[in-house]
Amino acid sequence: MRETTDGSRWPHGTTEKDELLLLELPLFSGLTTAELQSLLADARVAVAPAASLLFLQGDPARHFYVVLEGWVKLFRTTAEGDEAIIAIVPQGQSFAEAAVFEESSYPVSAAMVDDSRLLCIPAEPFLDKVINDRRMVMKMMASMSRRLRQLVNQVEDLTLKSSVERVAGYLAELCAEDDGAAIVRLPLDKAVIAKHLGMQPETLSRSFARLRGEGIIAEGNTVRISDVAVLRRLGRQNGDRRSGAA
Amino acid sequence: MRETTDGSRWPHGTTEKDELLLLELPLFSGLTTAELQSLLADARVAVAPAASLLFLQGDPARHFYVVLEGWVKLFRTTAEGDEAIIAIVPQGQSFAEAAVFEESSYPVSAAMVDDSRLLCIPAEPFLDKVINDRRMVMKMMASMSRRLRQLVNQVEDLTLKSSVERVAGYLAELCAEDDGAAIVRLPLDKAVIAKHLGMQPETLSRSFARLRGEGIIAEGNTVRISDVAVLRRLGRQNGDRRSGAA
DNA sequence: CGCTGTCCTTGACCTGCGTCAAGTCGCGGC
DNA sequence: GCCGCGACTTGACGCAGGTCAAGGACAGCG
Repeated sequence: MRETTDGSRWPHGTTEKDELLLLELPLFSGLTTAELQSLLADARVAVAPAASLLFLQGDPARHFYVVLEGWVKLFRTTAEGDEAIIAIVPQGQSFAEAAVFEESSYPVSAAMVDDSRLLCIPAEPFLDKVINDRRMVMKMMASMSRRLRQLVNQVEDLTLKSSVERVAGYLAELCAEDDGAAIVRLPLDKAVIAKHLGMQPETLSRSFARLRGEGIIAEGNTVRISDVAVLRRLGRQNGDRRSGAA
Repeated sequence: MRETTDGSRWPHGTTEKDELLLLELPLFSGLTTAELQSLLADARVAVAPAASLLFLQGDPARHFYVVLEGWVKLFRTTAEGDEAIIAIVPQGQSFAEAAVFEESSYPVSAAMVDDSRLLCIPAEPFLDKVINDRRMVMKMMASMSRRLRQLVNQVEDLTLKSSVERVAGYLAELCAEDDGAAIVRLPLDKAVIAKHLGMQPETLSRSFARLRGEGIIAEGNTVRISDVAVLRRLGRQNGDRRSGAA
């Protein structure tokens, strides 16, 4: 579709913005344009409407993905239709690398939360190229480590924190500031956020209501916070020692 | 302490049983005795009494470990003293490889559940040796993948299953049989199992009480199960599609 | 303009699980 | 033997959060 200035080989359908995004992806950072292009030689861009399924838990892991635009949720569902959202992947992050590396099947299902564009990278040619490249292998391990820590946090939150505390923690993550006032835009529907935090939409609503007393006011999908420090205190309520890094 | 028959270099304090265990560890399987010995040149055996601390969340990750004997719990605690057990590591498994690889700090604390013996492997020399060895790097990634899946399961269980269902699932894991009668020995104190399943000891007790109606009878730390199939059905109650592999 | 649908909030109710407080049982020490 | 202690169970009670149902706000669309 688009021709790059150096007249070469980005996957069909990528925009200039995509290319910048890819070069800054933790998994790919430090690679030259040429290296990355060769790594992605077999990749292609997929456009997917909101709510469409990407893969199901148990499917053989033949691709991994980078979110170029939109949001993807990784989840499990019960026979009764309840769902546990394991992660919500934002623009500029990759997912399912671990499954691909394992050459096994996806441990979760994946669906679009928004209309999205994904870079879809076939497992085999990618692994063949990567497996002999120390830098790339290290990056894959780093990426898996990050996911591990995320999941550990999630387990801790689910076992030790109340719903209000989890909401506070989530909001705190969303704002860069450490204290003072702030305004945050919720990037997702409240129903999705609720499931992501392991609660029902009604409970999220009530949590927001209770936070109102603390100077945290949600109107639509913008949240005005009179003091971020208060938020962080609430989110740490059940004193996790989570540092910036952990 | 012990001299190996080939007159060589197992870490000080290992027994013959330990050596067999190490050679069969997923992380080390496929290595020759000589290769493994060189890999573990800097390792040493540590003996630790029940309840002793190994490291705290946030400590710099300078070692990783193999459980030679006993059980180790990985956990987080709140300021109020509540604890979330992230994992319980049995004999013959390694832990904290990911933290070591990252050259960062431990994301959880670790303590002995029983009197234990650990193989304690210093990060740096190990990484130096491993990092150029494709096989070893692959094994480390495989090991991290396994942990990832475990944690995903844990998140799912915590959000979707009731306490009785989690207990049933835990018991089901403990018995090898797929159906028919079975007798299981609980390897841990009930208080520890409870925390591991994200509940209070009282709730575990009551869960056992409710399972009694299903032909599952706990007396002390042995559990008699009249039909394992029943157990598995209960554990899957909220229909997770978890296959044997996932 | 009202119709309909989606998203969100609120209320009323119920229940699962945590909490607190007694027990009971078994075990080691003396 | 008796005592004390730690592990476990049981009961009573309260509350957080799930469930069900009824709206309100808002957008798209006739």
